[in-house]
Amino acid sequence: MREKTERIVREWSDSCDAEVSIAVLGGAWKPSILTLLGEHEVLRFGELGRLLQDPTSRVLTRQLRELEEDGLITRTVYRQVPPKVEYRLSELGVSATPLLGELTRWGTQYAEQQRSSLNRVPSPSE
Amino acid sequence: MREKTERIVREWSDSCDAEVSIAVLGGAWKPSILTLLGEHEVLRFGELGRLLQDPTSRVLTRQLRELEEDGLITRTVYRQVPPKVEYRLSELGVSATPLLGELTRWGTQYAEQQRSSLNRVPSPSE
DNA sequence: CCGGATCCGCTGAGATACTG
DNA sequence: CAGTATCTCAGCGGATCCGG
Repeated sequence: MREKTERIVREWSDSCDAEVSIAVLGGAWKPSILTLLGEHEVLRFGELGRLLQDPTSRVLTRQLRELEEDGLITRTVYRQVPPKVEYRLSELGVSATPLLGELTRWGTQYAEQQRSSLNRVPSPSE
Repeated sequence: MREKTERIVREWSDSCDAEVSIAVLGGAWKPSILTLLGEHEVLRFGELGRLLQDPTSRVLTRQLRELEEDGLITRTVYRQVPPKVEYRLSELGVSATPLLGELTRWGTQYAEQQRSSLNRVPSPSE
């Protein structure tokens, strides 16, 4: 578990475990990574990079390491030349897929509603 | 809508609306604020501060303003001395409560699992 | 191919002090 | 009571370059 995650897990023993979820799932590319791994079962580092439209490898590596530390994904290294590394969801990662679905659903609905209200004439009071 | 939220809503038109949800719900105290407002219907600034165990008023104000800008809560000001300001969930805020419930549920489960695995003897490989 | 090392700007959270 | 005004400080995301 990452130090950041651990800190949050310890401090918020009650009352706001939602912050735990956000600490683990929040972060650049993380929801996308988990969603893609849920769809493809297994992906290599380069495949993930392409599917995500090329984050810098530095950043992608960090996110993958954090997800691994937090126990959501597994990393399999094949010691060969050229190297080959596979990522897939762990059991814990699989357990998060329904939640990711809910996050996506609500986010989509929110975005649509906000977009449509942008097109309406602002009320006189604002 | 906050500029940050708007940026995310525009950029991720497809494929990762989960980031939208996290952008809106993530942030210090926000899940707690929304949960409390869901339970109490209406709360004043000071009441919120006490229930949250005293974040600095600077921080609490910022979070409330952001939630308001993103359309999740409403702010009612009574022009009187001493001042009185009430916060409650908007319709959009109410629509997020099931999601918050899911976040809390998964977070709780995750925290418990991680805590119990901390107590187990680490495997020889680590 | 899959990274590690280094540097860097920005935002978010908090401490502290003050106010209509 | 319900904030605002300043300041600080850490950490994240990203760019760039290097390496087994």
